[in-house]
Amino acid sequence: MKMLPQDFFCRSVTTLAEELLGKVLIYEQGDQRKQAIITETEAYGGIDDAASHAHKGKTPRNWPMYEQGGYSYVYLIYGMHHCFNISAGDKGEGGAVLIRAVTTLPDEHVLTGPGRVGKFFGFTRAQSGYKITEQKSYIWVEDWGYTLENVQQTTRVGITKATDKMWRYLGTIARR
DNA sequence: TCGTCGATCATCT
DNA sequence: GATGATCGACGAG
Repeated sequence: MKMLPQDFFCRSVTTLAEELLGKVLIYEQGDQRKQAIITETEAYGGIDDAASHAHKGKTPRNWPMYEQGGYSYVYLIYGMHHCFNISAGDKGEGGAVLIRAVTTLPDEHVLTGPGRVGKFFGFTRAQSGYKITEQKSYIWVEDWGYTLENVQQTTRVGITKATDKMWRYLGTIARR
């Protein structure tokens, strides 16, 4: 059980999206600890990805996407859903991985959809811009040895632009 | 069972 | 002033 290091996140968004499957996302808030296995992700690129928030350049909202890998990026969508992302690549690239589905631990409750994931963890914009690779962080990712089977790569969901990119990754938990 | 639509607000034009 | 990386309710079939 170990916190994933900076290097893990400083790779291309597509590689990171695939590598995050089966990893455990942990959030500690006061005496509450929430953790879940990541089972579905989507990659969002930089300027050249029309579906990405980073498409129109760096703004006060999306700056974490332009940081080096390992920063949290949380935003509010449709006025009611908080979506959690982790930045990828090197500083200035502009890219992040959206967590679309998780399986909570230890009760193994399945949560599908970024809105429900954000709701479970209680994420808000206050959790955006966090460096999740530091020891003092309240949000981080660990490798507990879970692997996913039947991993599929499909087109992204819920977007209206660049719908042809096969940048969505999902699978089912195989073993620990 | 499936498709359509309303909710609701931060961000960008 | 329009819109969106969504979800859940509701009505039709």
